Amino acid sequence: MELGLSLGAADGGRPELVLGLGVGRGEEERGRREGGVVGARWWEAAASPEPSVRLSLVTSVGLRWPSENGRSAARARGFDVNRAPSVAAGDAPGMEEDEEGPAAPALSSSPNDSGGSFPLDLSAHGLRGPTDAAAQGGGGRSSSRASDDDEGASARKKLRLSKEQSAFLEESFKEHSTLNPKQKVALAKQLNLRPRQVEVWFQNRRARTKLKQTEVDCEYLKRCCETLTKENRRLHKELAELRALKTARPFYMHLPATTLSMCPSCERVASNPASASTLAPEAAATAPAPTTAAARTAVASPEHRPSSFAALFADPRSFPLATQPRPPPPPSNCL
DNA sequence: AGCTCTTGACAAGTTACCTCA
DNA sequence: GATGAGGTAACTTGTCAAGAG
Repeated sequence: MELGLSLGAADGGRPELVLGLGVGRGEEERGRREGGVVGARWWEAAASPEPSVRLSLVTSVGLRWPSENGRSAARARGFDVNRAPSVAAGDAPGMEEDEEGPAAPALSSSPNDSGGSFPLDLSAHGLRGPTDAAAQGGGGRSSSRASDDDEGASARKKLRLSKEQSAFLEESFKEHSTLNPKQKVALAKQLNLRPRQVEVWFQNRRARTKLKQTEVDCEYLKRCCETLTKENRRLHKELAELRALKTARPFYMHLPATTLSMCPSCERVASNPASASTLAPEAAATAPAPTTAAARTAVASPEHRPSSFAALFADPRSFPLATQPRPPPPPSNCL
């Protein structure tokens, strides 16, 4: 899914807002996979031609997109997930081997190592999760679809992760928002969790991040919209004043008839009546606006993206142009 | 090469459990 | 102690890509 909005055409300093919110996983996941590294960072996929959030403001409004909360350079710290953890290897009660098989030997080399280094070494703290007991009971799942074939009647138990586990996972998430299988298993061993639990935690964490980011984006776009609406109003006021000035003293009346190249009423260039591109910017601005929000968006955006952001602009105040009275029809002698 | 099927991973949405006021 | 809200672990479903046949 992709949401997009484009508002207004730039014309030499005119406000232009081009908003695109790529919510879909298409590009994101494609970028991740085509990178050949399972653990590639999703925010790197944002550099793809279809970023998850793209904003271009060519306006005097002076708004800037909030800076990315700078991904810190990979902090190399003493925990290589591709190496078997010193403590937990083999003695993690909840560990199943269906995810990786006998993982430890295979972990020593990492063909697709995406630089897996986790920040903390909780093994030094003798970390014991609160889930030990619960983890014993369940054989794990080998895939995310196998949720109903384990531990028979024992319904899902809500396991609260300890503070240390959460902090460790959080730090890991800062380094890699996605995990490759080896990282997952190593992390699970380190934390005495099942790999499935680590996987679920990362999925939920990504979802929370995205939700939070969406809220931030929405707030920001609302502010953009308000600011642009104000700016639009101001420009219209200015335009009305200029028009009033012009009708009071029509300068073209003093020009010879042969040099009169523009109809004073419709402002259409007489020599090329068929071309819409010959419309003066003001005339284009005062052209009848499409009635539906979707049509407005389609007109405004060359890419014709459907957009839920259109709702933000559904308020007629956001389309002052549409509320302008229709310009009088050109005189009959007008080309 | 093109097609179908399987598998694995993930996003999005939902459910259910736990904690706390 | 009961209760409702909020947080979140766990689950379900759908989609996509890669690989095998």
